[in-house]
Amino acid sequence: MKQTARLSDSYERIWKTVRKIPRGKVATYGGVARASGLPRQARLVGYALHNLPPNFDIPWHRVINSQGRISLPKNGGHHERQRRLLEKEGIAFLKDRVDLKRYEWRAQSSKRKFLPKKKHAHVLPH
DNA sequence: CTAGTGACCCAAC
DNA sequence: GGTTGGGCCACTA
Repeated sequence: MKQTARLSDSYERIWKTVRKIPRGKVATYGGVARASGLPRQARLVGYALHNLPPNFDIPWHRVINSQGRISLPKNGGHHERQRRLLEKEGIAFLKDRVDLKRYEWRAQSSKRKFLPKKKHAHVLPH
């Protein structure tokens, strides 16, 4: 059964990383991207989670944005569901936001592969 | 091929 | 605190 079976290698890397996020912790989209060897591709992480296969066993709710907020729109019910799942794991919300300093999970420094592009930014002082 | 969109991010106002 | 604009990449029409 191959049905649209060309889920990219990137998706699998991302899902694999998300499964490592421990209970009671959260990770940002960008953080998951980095931990997956895909720096600067936070958007892809959101895409990968949005397109999860049905009945997929993965702690998707532990991924939030860099502001410490839930990225799902509030008008679908998913937003509240994610929040409830997190609170059930002991994560506290303060005004729709969690304290990343306290709850953010960091992957054990996987040597960052490569940094694509980035154009030129000579912000360096001299 | 181009243009628009998206569970994103960051620096600058 | 808030908004704007650029950058990213995969996907769709």
